[in-house]
Amino acid sequence: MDQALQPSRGDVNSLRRAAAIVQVIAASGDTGVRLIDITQATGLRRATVHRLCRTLQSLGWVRQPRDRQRYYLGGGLPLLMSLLPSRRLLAEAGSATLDRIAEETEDTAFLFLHDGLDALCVDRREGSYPVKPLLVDIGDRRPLGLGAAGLAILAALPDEDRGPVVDLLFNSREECRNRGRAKIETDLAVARRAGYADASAGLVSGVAGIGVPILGRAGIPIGAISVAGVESRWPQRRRESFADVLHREAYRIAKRLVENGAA
Amino acid sequence: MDQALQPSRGDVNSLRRAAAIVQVIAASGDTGVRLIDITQATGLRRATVHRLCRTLQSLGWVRQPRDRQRYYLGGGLPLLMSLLPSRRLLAEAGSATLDRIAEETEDTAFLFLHDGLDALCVDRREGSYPVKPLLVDIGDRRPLGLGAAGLAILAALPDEDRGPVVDLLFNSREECRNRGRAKIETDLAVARRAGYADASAGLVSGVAGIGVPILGRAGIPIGAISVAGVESRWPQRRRESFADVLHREAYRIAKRLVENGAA
DNA sequence: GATACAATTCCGAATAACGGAACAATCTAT
DNA sequence: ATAGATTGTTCCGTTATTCGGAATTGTATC
Repeated sequence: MDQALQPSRGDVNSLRRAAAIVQVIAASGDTGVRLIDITQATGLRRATVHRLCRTLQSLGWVRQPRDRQRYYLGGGLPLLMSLLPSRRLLAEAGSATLDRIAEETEDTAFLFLHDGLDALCVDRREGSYPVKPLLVDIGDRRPLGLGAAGLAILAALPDEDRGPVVDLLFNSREECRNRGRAKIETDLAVARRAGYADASAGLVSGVAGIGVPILGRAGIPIGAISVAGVESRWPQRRRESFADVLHREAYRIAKRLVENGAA
Repeated sequence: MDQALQPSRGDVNSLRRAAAIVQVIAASGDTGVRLIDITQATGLRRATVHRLCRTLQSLGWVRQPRDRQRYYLGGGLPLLMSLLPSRRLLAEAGSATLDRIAEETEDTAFLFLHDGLDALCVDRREGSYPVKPLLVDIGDRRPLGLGAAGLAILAALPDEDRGPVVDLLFNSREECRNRGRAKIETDLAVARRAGYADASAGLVSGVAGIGVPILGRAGIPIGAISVAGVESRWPQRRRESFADVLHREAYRIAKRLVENGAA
């Protein structure tokens, strides 16, 4: 909240303030905030907050139900996000990808969507090898930073975003706290260096998994693909060759997204 | 774009302009826009757009990769959305709900998440009746306005948001155009009046389905539950009693969200 | 029903955003 | 490869715009 309020030379300050307000409202989640709460959280004057809120409301970014005088996040923001075609196209484009991965690796391939602080599993394909680690079902969501896909996504976030996201994760996800911040930070560093995430250590013992992010044009990860198998079958050399397969497929998906996405 | 630019008395104009810019950038999807494209789309002067973009960038709302000079939507916006706990909690809270619905109705129950212009199926429970219409798998996404859940969500949107969303749907979803705008508008009106969505007409013939929205505290739908069965088993009276069941369960979920959501 | 607290509206003052113009960096066409 | 055109960025004086104190209306609390 403070960060957005440091008046910076050459910047549009009313915009910084508005952003700070939206931040506070968003942080309240489904509870909503009163105007006075916003003034306290931001340090802005009452009239200022009110004026900005009115504008934000007319833009659909915040919402104030007629009866109750609390502010909530409005529908305009999700609507904005929905303009990005990637999320829908990813599932389509990913299907053939999973087929190929499962075929080549003989292990189980997963397609995840980046959804807030989670990686949401939207598709899965089982390989031919009889021992199948099916820890994640379609529809399940795992916190970013745990598991190969979540790690890949988190590691691929722009540097300036990753910090805040990690903070949020540790504030709101017990699973992450349990694993420990230091471990996750190391995993991230390793993943960034290697270009793929290796979650073989942290998961259920005996199960190995690697993942790579799928990047949109802006360079921001919109999802990830991963493959999981029995650890004993996965020497280092094999992991690296699998990582190559995943990279190749991630690139193919990204290319398809760009082609179809151009409206 | 124009709408956000009409200078309205008592409103913070720089904010309207910033919103217009974000709108344009978001609309470009994964393609990104150049600064001059923004000036054309908004009618703002070059310097103005540049200054606002710089601020938006420092807020993380838009992003400009160092090499390419195009603007994309930044990570700060999704990050903001992720502060809303509802999406994650919904899946948890919904599981027991689906059990009860499948049990009571003997038919198949679905849990959908509101995701942009789609309803995303995240859980499903089959009832005891041997003929099961399994048109939707977990992980599938259906456009809002088609199917019981999507209709329920669309109908539950605040009045001011529904119009724009419907417009977007018809711009970007062939399935919606195929069904025809008039039909969907009627479905919506009926759903709003009845308090639940009845998709028995539009789907595969012989299959009936109804759905109700799950509302967050702000009154905005964050998902929906629905139940589908064989049409011949579903006389009007039965549908209404099922709608009651769904309403009861939707309320239970909403209550749980509120309880757990208070951070 | 009365009191305190919060939300909203008003309006004069001054700040902060605007935009024309000059400059720098890119792209395009020959 | 070079020149010309288009686009992106910075500067700075002007003035329209936002700001915020104070008064008013509305809403919770006792």
